[in-house]
Amino acid sequence: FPALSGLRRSCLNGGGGDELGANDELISFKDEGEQEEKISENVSAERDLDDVKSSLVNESENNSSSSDSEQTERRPQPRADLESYEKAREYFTEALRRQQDGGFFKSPHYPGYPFLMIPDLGNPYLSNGALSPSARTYLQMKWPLLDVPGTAALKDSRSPTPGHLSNKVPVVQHAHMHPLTPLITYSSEHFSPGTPPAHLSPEILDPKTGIPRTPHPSELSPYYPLSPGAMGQIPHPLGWLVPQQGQPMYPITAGGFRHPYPALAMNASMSSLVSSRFSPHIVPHHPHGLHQTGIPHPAIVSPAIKQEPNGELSPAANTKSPVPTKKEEDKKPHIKKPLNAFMLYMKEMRAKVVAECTLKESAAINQILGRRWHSLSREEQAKYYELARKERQLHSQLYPGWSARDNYGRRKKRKRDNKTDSTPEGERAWNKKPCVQYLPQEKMIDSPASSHGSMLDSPATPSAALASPAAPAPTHSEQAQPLSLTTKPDRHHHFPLLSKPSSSSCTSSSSSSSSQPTSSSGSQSTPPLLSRPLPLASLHASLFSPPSPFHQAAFHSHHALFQSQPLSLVTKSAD
DNA sequence: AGGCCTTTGAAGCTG
DNA sequence: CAGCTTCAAAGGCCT
Repeated sequence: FPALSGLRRSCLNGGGGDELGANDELISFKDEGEQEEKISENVSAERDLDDVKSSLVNESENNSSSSDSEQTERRPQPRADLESYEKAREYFTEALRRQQDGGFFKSPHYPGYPFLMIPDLGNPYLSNGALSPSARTYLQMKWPLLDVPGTAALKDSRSPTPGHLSNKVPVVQHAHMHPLTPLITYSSEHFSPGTPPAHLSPEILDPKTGIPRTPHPSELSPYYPLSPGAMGQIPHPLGWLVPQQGQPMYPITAGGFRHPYPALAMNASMSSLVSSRFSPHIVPHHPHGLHQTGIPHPAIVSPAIKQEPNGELSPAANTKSPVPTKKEEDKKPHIKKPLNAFMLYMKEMRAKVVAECTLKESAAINQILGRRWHSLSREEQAKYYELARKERQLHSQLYPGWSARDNYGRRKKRKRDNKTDSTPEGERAWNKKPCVQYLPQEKMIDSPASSHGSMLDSPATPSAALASPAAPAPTHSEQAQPLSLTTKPDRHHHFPLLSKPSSSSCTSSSSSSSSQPTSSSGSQSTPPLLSRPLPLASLHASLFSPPSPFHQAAFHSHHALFQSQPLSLVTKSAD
């Protein structure tokens, strides 16, 4: 998996390279027969990373990023994606800086990334590390005209990996857009839920000719089909989101796919982009879960995949599909729930974590993500809460009649129902893995990030009040942790950073963690640092370092947070 | 092939 | 209203 390897390489580079034994790691993982080349590029990327770091440190404006971006553009494309990944981070940082300086979008355009401004500025839609399909969905939704593959993609469209995608996204981000802008832009102010897109059109415009055509099945990736490289560069007109430019996003996405900018033509993938996660109004109109274009909507899961176990429909569902027959039920589109803040965060960060550690299991990754989530500063979390809030808003607008209940029972009966059992499911699960002694130990330890709400509490009040009025301000702080403890005994939210080990690294993490009696009451401001910071820990810190200085707390916590993962890396490498 | 696992949060359900 | 359940994403693992 070249791409994966690349990501790993990227991560390793991000960690600081030699000092972290990156090369060793790299070599140990490499098997594509292009090690030298990679190493060579490694150096280059390393330099880029240095730039990133320096940019983090140096608040002053510099053109290095620009030049770098240009450099990136000129470099051989095969690895451009990976490099761009770092670039994205760099620009991300840059953008953040600007934002913090109050001139978020004042900065001049970047030559290398004409439209790039905030690749992953806490924007769930912009997965800097990698853009998951779902993430792309968001992007698609937020930026209908966005051609995910972007410039680099055109040259390297073969790589479907998240890492590949990640750097494409930023390219289309408008320089003047706030990370939340997309959502904000789509607020009801500009969007008339009840306004049926009069321009609805079943056909898809050929990207090149602009001529309506029938989407080819191959283009109709069930989820977030990528533009097949040939998509070409789409001049992203500034202000395309601006209502006066013609059409607000939703109407555009409202299944019509007829874009105000025909010249920008959309192919199937583009349509998908436009369609976004939440296909507007198509529910009532397209009970089959397909757009008029026949494109399965990301937010609408084919009933063939998901269907009522017993074929029953909820009342709400019935409202959408009046008198649904068995067949219709099967075809009934599955409108997914809007993502919550954490889900948004996960989407954005998953790729990073995956690239960072050897673990690939989502369960393990999610554990890390969960811990990281807790380690986020209130500001960071607030952004996601805000996004989630907007997301729900959007969803409700798109699917006025939709209810979460509609999706109830769609899944097979879940196993983890009875946690009150003497042997909680969670424990049962853990028993699968040889992680003995872990839980007891870690339970005696407190984590800096968890802080019993110190960290979490903060996002609750201030963040919510700050960025997300509708955010679970009251609940987040006091419920997230405590509630989890009470209602989820088998979980360890109480010790986010030291919680359950991820499959392969539990033992090591356990020992290392235990030596780190972090004070629970430790405020988010100064979580205890690891007494014995591991090189790889710093690697993580480097890779996952928060985009802004004020995330120092989270930054530090990351050291501890990822201690387990690095170890797993080491172990694997040693083997 | 499809469910499980794992995370947090939102929403629905239940008593 | 409190507490519990379900689902959202993801992908390796397991049956």
